[in-house]
This record gives sequence, C-alpha cells and structure tokens, in this order.
Amino acid sequence: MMKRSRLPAPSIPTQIKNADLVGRRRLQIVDAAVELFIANGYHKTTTREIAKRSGISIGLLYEYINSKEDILYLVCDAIHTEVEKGVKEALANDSSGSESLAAMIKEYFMICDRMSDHILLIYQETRSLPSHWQRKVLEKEIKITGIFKEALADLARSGGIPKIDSRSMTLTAHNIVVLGHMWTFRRWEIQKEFDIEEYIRRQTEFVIGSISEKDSPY
Amino acid sequence: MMKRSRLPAPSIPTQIKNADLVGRRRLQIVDAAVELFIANGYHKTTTREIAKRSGISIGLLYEYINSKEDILYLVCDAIHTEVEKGVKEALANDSSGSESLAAMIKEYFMICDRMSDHILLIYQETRSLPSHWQRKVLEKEIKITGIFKEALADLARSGGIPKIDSRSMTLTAHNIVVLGHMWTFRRWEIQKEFDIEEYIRRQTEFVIGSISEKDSPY
DNA sequence: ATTATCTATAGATCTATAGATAATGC
DNA sequence: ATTATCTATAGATCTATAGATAATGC
Repeated sequence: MMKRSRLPAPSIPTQIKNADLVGRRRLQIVDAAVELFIANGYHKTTTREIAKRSGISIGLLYEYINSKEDILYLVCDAIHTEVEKGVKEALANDSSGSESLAAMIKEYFMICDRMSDHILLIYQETRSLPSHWQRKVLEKEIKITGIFKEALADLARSGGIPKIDSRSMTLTAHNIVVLGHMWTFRRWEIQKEFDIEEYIRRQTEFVIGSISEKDSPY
Repeated sequence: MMKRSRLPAPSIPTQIKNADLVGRRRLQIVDAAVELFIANGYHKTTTREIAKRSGISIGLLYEYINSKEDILYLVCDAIHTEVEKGVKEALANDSSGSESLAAMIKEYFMICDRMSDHILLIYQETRSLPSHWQRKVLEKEIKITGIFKEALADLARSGGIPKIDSRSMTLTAHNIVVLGHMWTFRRWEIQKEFDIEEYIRRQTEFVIGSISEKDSPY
C-alpha cells in the first residue's frame, strides 16, 4: 500500500464536480488497480475487478476516468511520483564527497528494493499506454535521472568526486538509475546470489570506480 | 562445429504430422508475429492478423499452435536464440586480455543495437506468458549471462583481466548484459545524446574500470 | 485413406454507457 | 435542483473450434 501526498493530479477529465472527491476516489481506484495489476497484469485485470476492489460500482468508476488506459496512466504516474519523492528526500541529507554519492546510491537502491513490483510494472506496461501518456511517463523517468545528474554535477563542483565531463555525468546518472532497476527486473536471479546490502556495496564500487578510473588507457 | 538449422523446437504439440512442415509454418508464423508484436504489441495483435500476415487461415494457424500464448513463447524463444547465437559467435573470435573483453562487449552491444525492438519486446511481454514458459525464458536469459561469466573466468585465469572473485564475475556479467539492454530500453533518451560507438566506448570503460579498480590483493 | 487446409461461427468476454435512483445542499 | 451513485446491458471484439473441402501418397 502506497502512501501519498496531494499531487498535481494529471488532468484527466471527469464528470464529477467536487475536486476533493475526485482526489479521494482516484486514490482508491489507483490503490486497487496497483494491487491487481501487480498480481495479474494490466490486460488480465478487468475494469469490473478494479471497481469492485475500489468499493464502487462499474458505472461510478467511469465517472472518474474515461477509459481503462486512464487508470494505467494514473497508476504509472503515482508510482513515479513516489520514486521521485524518495530520491529527492535522499538528496536532502546532503553531505559531500564520494561518501555522499555512496549514500545517495544506497538510499535509491533501497527505494528500488521496496518498490520492486511497482518498478517492474512500469517496465512492462508503459507500452500499453496511448503515446501521449507514454511520453509523459518517459519525461518523468528523465526527470528522475536528471536529479542524479544534478547531484553528480554538484559533487564535481565541490570536489567530492573527480571532475568529469558532462556526458560522463549523464551516462553515470543513467547507469545508477538502471542498476537500481536491475535489482528488480533481474531479481529472479540476482536476489538468489546477493542480498541487498552486498548488491549495494558492489554496485557502488562499480559506479564510483568507473568515475575515478578516468585516465585508463582504453 | 556450428550447425544451426535444427533448433530444438520448443515442444509445443501440433495436429500436423509432417515435422518439416511444422518447422516451416512456425517460422512463417513467428516472423509475422514478431513484426506485428513490435508494431502493435502482443495484446493489440489478434490471432487473425497473425494468420493473415503468415499467409494462412485462422483455422490452420490453430493446427500449429494451441493458443495465442504459444505464439508469444515461440517469438521470445526465437529472439533469445538469435541473441545467444550472436554472443557465442562473438566469443569464438578469441584473443585474450582486456582487449578481448572490450571486443566481446562491443560485439554484444552491436547485437543489442541491431535487435533493439526484439529485446524491448521480451522486456515488455514476458509477463504475459504462462508461468512455465516464463521460467523457460528466464532460464535462457541466465544462460546468456552465463556465457559472459565464463568468458570473464577464462580471462581471469589467463591473466587477461585481474583476478576477481566469482561473485564479482557474476555481477559483472549481469552488468554487461543489462547495459546492453539499456541501450535499447532507454533509447528514447540515450540515443539522443550518444551514438552507438561512443556508448560502447564509455560503457566499456565503466566495466573494465570497475574490474581493475578492485583493491589489489597484495 | 490420410493429412492439410479453409470457411463460418459459437461462445465467452469485457469495455463503456444509458437510464434509473439515492444523496446533498439551497 | 444538482450531484453522485447504481443496475443492467448494448455493442464490439477476439479466441478457438466444428465441420466441410482440397491435396497428397499408397
């Protein structure tokens, strides 16, 4: 069950006038849908099931959204928003130096661990969205990567990590994000051999090692 | 030593007696399905469309497979088999040393580039398979990762790369595989900033840097 | 005689909406 | 009077199969 704050609800038209009610009902809907999508996948979940688990009728459900795809978008957006929130909080504890980079990676990987199912869901179902929302989801993914890039830039400026060019920072940011995801989408194999602590330790070495190894002959 | 025509066809029952015919027809079916799945996704593609593009009737289609999910499995298996073949070939050109590791990574990443759409498909649709086939697909993914792990072990023995523990090799193998995939599933962003050559160069640095950056045991 | 193929459709959903009813606020 | 909610179902698919026909080999 996800916890949440009041979000700039993605503008999906609704027949319902009471904005506050819209917020609460959509929350119910998203929570129900997340559980069902994780358990059975988007396509195998029916709108009736979502209505039922939300505790509302199928007719009412369609007063709050216009299509099943709307629900999927609300779900993806809620998940991303929570990941983003976590990453920003991790960043707020700012110290400096590569120790701080390690701490950031650690917090982020812990978020990935906690949200495994949700991250997997995004990988699997983004494709099922209409393209305009697909774009929105990707933008949010870029935004999260951007947070890491910014943090790397700050560290480079403050001398916390070696100075590296902007493209290296971009790629390093992507690598961090994806190695976190990898913990979730390869869990069937990786989690058989490593626990989260060891995974974090080794991947942190990998990332930090690659930054400071800059003068390597290759 | 490398024969390839006879793929151990995944054992999916068929009403058709002529085994050779089964092979050819299923090839048609898979080819048609791959195109349609890539273009429109698995769920939005109908069995009728697959039949039509395969050049056979819907009735005949169902003589060669038992369900739509069968087709998805055949598709995933065909894709994996091609990736595996490519990786094995890349390995066949064996020299030694970290130069050889770089060469392997390069060949593998080029395969990922060429097969972007297909790799993406596997990420998105494996979930839609019944669990016994999901397992088969994951096993093949492990097998491919294992090829890299073996190669790393060989290099460590021959002194081509520093001696690292077995767990490091496992994780490095996963990292290589996933960084190749990343080129495909983040292409909307990464391919805007990097071309494949630069991507390969930088990620190779990452991987090799991370290996040699290990604290030396002396 | 057997195997491969096609046409036509049963059967089973599932999304989305129309129309009726209940709750709310002035 | 207006807004929120429910029930019942239209309408639109789509998978999978039954039954009929064509091709093949002995």
